[in-house]
Amino acid sequence: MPARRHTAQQRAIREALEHAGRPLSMAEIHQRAAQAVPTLSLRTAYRVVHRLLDDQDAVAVPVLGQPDRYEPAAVADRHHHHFRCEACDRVFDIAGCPGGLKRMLPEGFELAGHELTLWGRCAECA
Amino acid sequence: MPARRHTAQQRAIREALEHAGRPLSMAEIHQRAAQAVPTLSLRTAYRVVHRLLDDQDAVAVPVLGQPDRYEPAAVADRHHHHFRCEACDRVFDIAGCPGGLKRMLPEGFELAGHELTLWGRCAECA
DNA sequence: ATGCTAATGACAATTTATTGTCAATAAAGG
DNA sequence: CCTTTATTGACAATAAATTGTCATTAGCAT
Repeated sequence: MPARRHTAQQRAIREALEHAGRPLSMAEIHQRAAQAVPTLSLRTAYRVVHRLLDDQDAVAVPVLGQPDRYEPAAVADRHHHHFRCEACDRVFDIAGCPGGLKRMLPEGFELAGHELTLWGRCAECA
Repeated sequence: MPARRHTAQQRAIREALEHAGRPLSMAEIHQRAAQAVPTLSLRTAYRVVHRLLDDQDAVAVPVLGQPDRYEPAAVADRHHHHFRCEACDRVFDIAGCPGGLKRMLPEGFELAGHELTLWGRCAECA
């Protein structure tokens, strides 16, 4: 396995994710990290985020009808859900989780996970 | 507005949707309807499904990280959620709905809708 | 400082889903 | 049966996200 080298690009992307407070799209990650490293290419954003995913330092947040967003693993480890604002298209983390999901399933179905997305307007856009 | 003409293709697609009992992808719709009308093209499946959507005879069922599936409006009118089998990738309708979602939101957020997807293994694959 | 090579950036290429185009076909009214 | 034109199928074209390639840059061990 090749030796790892730390770069300004990698740090900028990790910090963009950590400071966001909400899941970011690849484009958002690129934009934000590019403020610290203006030469940062979108190609590198893809590469670094993928390495973060491989290393379990970040997780993908699927969004209905859109490409995945990403958030730090530390955030994802605290089970939560998401709210997407229809006006500004931002996705927010929402604490809490409805219970009793297993009871919704027909006989014989095995529940491995679930995803709940709420949508509407965020406080800022409402 | 141009006069409508009924065709075997249209009927095959409508019946495929109605007899499926679960949301179908565009490819699934095409495959199934093509059993009744072997010359049916995927292009026509897109056209007919879009007309069904325009006419509110069908609705799109968004799926995380995948293109929409479709189901008859009559089914969608009864509020429900979906279960995706990780083994066979089929999506099933699930009756019931967790309540109290509005209480999960921060102050000022307006809830317009929600989507809940459960996943795991269906009875057949488990 | 020097050398090795991991990491990057530019840009082409791919992938997957969907849509545009247009000649050929066929539904429905006269 | 004929005519009109909505509908279809073949195929090209697009759109958007992601990935491949490769010459250049720059970490870091020596």
